[in-house]
Parts: sequence; structure tokens; C-alpha cells
Amino acid sequence: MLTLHRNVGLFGGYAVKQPHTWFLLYTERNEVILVGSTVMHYALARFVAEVHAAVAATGKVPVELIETTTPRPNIPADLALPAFKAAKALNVPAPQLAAELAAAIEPSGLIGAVSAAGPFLNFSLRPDAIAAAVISEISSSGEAYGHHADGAGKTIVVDYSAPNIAKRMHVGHIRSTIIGQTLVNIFRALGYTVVGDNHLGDWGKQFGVVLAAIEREGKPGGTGEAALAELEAQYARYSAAAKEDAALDEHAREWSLRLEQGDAQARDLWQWSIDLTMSVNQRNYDRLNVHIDHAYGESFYEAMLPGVIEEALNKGVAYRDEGGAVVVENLDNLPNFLLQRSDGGTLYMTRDVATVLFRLNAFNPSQIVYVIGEPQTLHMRQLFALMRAMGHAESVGLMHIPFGTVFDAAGQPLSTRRGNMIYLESLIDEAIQRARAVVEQKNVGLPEEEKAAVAEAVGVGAVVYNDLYQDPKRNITLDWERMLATEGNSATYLQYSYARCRSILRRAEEEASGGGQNAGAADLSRLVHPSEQRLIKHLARLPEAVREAAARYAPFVIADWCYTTAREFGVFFEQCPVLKAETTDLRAARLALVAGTAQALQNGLALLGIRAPERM
RNA sequence: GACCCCGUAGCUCAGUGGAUUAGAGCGCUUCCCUGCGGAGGAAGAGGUCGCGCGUUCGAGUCGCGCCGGGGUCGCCA
Repeated sequence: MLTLHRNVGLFGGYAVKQPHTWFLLYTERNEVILVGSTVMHYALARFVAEVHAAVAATGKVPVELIETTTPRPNIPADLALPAFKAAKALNVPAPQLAAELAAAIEPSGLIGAVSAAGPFLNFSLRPDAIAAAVISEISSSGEAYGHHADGAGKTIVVDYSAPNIAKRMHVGHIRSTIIGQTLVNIFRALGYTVVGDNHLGDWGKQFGVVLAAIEREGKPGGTGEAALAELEAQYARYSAAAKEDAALDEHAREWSLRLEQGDAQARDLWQWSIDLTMSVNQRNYDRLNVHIDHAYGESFYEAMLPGVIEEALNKGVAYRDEGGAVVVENLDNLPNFLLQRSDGGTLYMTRDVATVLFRLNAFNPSQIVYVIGEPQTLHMRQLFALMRAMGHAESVGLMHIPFGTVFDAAGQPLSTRRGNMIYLESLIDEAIQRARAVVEQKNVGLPEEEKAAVAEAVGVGAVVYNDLYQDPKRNITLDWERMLATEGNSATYLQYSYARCRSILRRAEEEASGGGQNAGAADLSRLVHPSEQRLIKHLARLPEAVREAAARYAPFVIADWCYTTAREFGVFFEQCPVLKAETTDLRAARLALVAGTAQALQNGLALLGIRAPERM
């Protein structure tokens, strides 16, 4: 059954709920974004809904013209209604309409001051009401604060990381891995079923070289990354030699063929190199808090490839040219591309088509999200166009989330050939090592084990944050100074802010258990100091930040929120004593605010895959 | 030649259905420890939003054209 607030009913803009447990929420574009049942509506969304209802109740503005916006930070209001459009439709001056509305609306619920500022109608939150609402929301939701049920019943496949087998992961993979995992975390927070798939580069022409090189030089000895590095070196030596010696090139081709035909020796060596690579990669994944559900890899799709080519030919989206190659041309004005080489071999594109088909069949996703570098934008557009042309994209959104290239301090792209490549394992090692030096200096008293844990959290956090704090499609420079900064907009600053919160809460607990006076009852309505209010209002924005981050496939929205949280907490910390607050009930209220800040910040950091130590 | 991304303070970046006085961090100049963690807080200097037209009452934001940087364009992935 569906119950709506009787004074409001259904209308464009935000419909309202109040104490009811069922409601509809419309966006300003008239899309139903939430049909609530037991899902609690976050405070800020309630506030917006209340404002729309209040404006509608005046009868002065047609509901379809009620539009609100979040004002810029320098405007002393929490929600604004620019009256331009409505005033034009009603043929009255905008300032006059704003003034009339201001006079007709009384504070109630979460709505505090209402005032006209020229053509804008500004609304402020009622300080005591918002404080109580937000803090109790965080407290009751805990780790789920900021999460939604928007994606319930829907599945998203995220394709990320995609290391090459028989090679070490390098900084080029780190962006896909970290951005991809964060998107997975964000989609899960929105209630989607998320399937992460590591599309391993374990097939193709170059794998014949790997096998031929192993045959020539023998399996690399040693273990872990050293063995993998040696395998990589063998590959490089063989490739170089094959350029001079056509017989070696031909021999590699033979190995490639043996592998494809299921030759036992080829398969064994192939599997061995996969196992070696994945065991080395796993250490990096563990340290980065990355957990990928599947790793089907390109080889998995081998059996589907003839069918893909046949289907494309049958559907008339591709043709076989004189040389025998299967060509797709004239698709959405994109450049031509191939599904099969003239020698009969398949291509990256062929396997990508098969991969989409498999995922549609296996997971029935509403979206497939590819976290792949910007240089592959054209390839992705071609793939998506082809899937549409073949009639396979009707029920699924195919999204490419491109990310920029990593450059070194001299402005050169990192590459193995240039010799300036940085491997993921050593990058993380060095970050932790540098963090360790700071920990030694700042945390003299910590037990050895905790020092190590803090150094790892800080070092890894810095590496992760370096990839998440800005728009992924920008090119980035690997700058140790910037990456390992412990001040300003940095992972360390966020972690430090969390640790300060925990420190206060820990002391409060110690005092309580040490026979100190009982804390007073928390009267949250007393949290009306400007810095308390700013912090509270910001904490209230996490739920919408999560939605925005998902809608824009933009982890930096969460990073931004975390950073602002830390900043607002810093100001509060300076201006409002907690443990030595003037009264016990204010002290209790501030402790509740600190606890809420810690919880919300921890939730935000968790989305980014950044650990938050209790002490550091 | 065509197409894609980027261009906002000295440096690194936010600013996304156009709308009230363009915001941070780093760096620079000052200031705040008898006070819950100084990996902190406050203040200041610093901006023709690459350039030019256009749309609009109103453009960093939308359109077109340039300039600069990065990238891609059928038998690699």
C-alpha cells in the first residue's frame, strides 16, 4: 500500500513524506528516484521536500515551476529558490515574487529562516533540528550511513585492473585497479549487486613469445616478484632476438598455436605463469584493499569467438574482405576495425564482444562499466557501437570510464622501453617505507606492531588517494612530494582527523570507566555554534555525495567530501572544547557529534579503500 | 587530415541541468601551544577562468571558430 502525505499528494518537484513510512520522491526532472518503504529518508532530502511542500502550499507558484538549488558557500542559506523562471511565467518581477513567498512561509520542521535576497528565496535549516536529525541518523545507521537502496535488484559489472599475465603490474595498472575498486564500493553502497571482473591479459599473439622464451631459457627460478621480473626479462630478450631471427618469430607463433589447440605442455606452462602472476599480484591487491570477484581473462572467451564472427557476418554489420579479414565499417561514422585478421587470428575486439555476450548472459546487468585508460576511448566506442548494431545493447548501459596517463616528474610517460617504469609493488613498498619514517618520528610510544600497521595504512592511503582526489580523466604526474604529503588535501590529513576524533572518544570512555562523573544526557539541540553547524550540515551531505559520485562515476566526489569533513572538524576542534565543554549535557552532545564525525568519515574513507587507524 | 580529452591563482586541482561576491591545498608573508593530538587552526598577498565571436536580462559553465598540451585512427592489447 502506498500512503502519501495528505496535504501534499503527488506533484512534480519533490513530493513529500513526513512521518509515513511510504513515500515517493521525485527529482526536479520528474523522475521517481525513490519509492520508499522501510528506507529512511536522509535529513537533507527531507529538508528539500519540506521546502517544496511549503512553497507549494502558498499557492503562489505552480508546482512545476518550483525549482531549488544549493546556494554557493558564501550565501548564508542552505537552499535557494531562484525565482526567475516562475516570475517570468507569472509576469511579476522576480524580487517581488521572492518577497511575497518569504512572507508567506513560516519556519517548521527542518525549515528555519526564510528570506528573500533580491530574486532569490533563501531557506536555512533550523539549527537545533538539523543537529538532532543528522547525528541520530548517523548513530542509527552506523556503517551504512550514506548508503542507499537505489540499486536494489539491479546488477552492475565492473571491468577493472586487467593486469597482463607474465608481467609485473606497474603504475599503468594502478589507476584502473584503484578507481575501479572505488566505483565497486560506491555502487555497492547504493544497493547494487556488483560483479567485479578482472579481465586478465592472458591470451593473444604475445603469449606465444612467453612460452617460447620459457622453453629457450627455462622456467625462472626463485619466487614472487623476482621470478616474475625474470619472466618479463626473458620475454624481452626473446622479442629482441626474434626481430633479428625470423625462425624465432616463427617458433613463437608455433607455441601460440599449440596453446590455442590445447597442447598439454603449452597449457601447463601457461597455467604456471598465470598462477605465478596472480600470486604476486594478490599481495598488491591485499595491500590496496582490492577484492575482485572474478578473473575470467581473455582466454576464457576463446570458444565463443567463431560464433561472434559468424553472428557479425550474418547480421550484416561486418564483411570478409578480399584478403580474408573480417571488417566492420561505417559504424556511427567511426573508423573501420577488424574482428578477424586475414591469417584467421582473432583480436582484442573479438574477445571484447564475446565478453559482453558472456556477461549479459551470466549476470543480466543493467550496466557494464569499463575502467580503462583514455587512449582506448576509440576502441570502446567501436565496441559499444558494434554491440548496439548487433542488437545486444538494448537492456544494458555500456560505460567507459577513461583515465589519464601517468607521467614522470620530467613529463615523460612511464614506459618499460623508456626505462622509467615504476612497478606497483615497489611503489607501495617505498610509500610505506617513507610513511614509516614519519611514524617513527611522530609516534615514538606506539608498539612496534602498531607502528607497522600505521605506516602501511598511511603509505597505502597516500598511493590510493593520489589516484582518487581528482577527476580520473586527467593525466597525472607521479610526484612523490605531492603523493606523500601529510598536510592539506591528503590521505594522511584525513586519517589524522579520524584519529583525533577517536582520541577524544577514547579519553571520554577512560574517564567514564575510571569512575568519573556520568556524562549528562546528550542534548543535541544545543549544537548551534557556527562551527558545529557547519560540520553537521556537511556530515548531512554524505548521502548525496555517494549518489553524485555514482552518477558521475567520480570517486573524487567522495574524496572531496572526506577532505571537507576533515577541514570542518579541524575548525570545530579549535573552537569548541569537547571534554571540557561548559556543561555536561553540551559535552555529551559534542561527544555525539565527534562520534558521528568519526563514523561518517570512516564510511567515506572505506568507500575509497583507505584504512583509518585509531591512533597515528 | 579526422576524431577524443585537457586548459581556472606561481604549482596541483574543485567549481555538472547558466543565476547571489569564482573556491581549496601546496608554496610565500604574518599570527595562535599553562587548552581534547601542531600530521592542527587563523589572517594576508596572489585570478584578463587559454583567445575571439555568439546565445541570454545574466556565461568559468551553453554554441561556433581559433591557439596550446596530451591521445587515438583495420590486421597489438
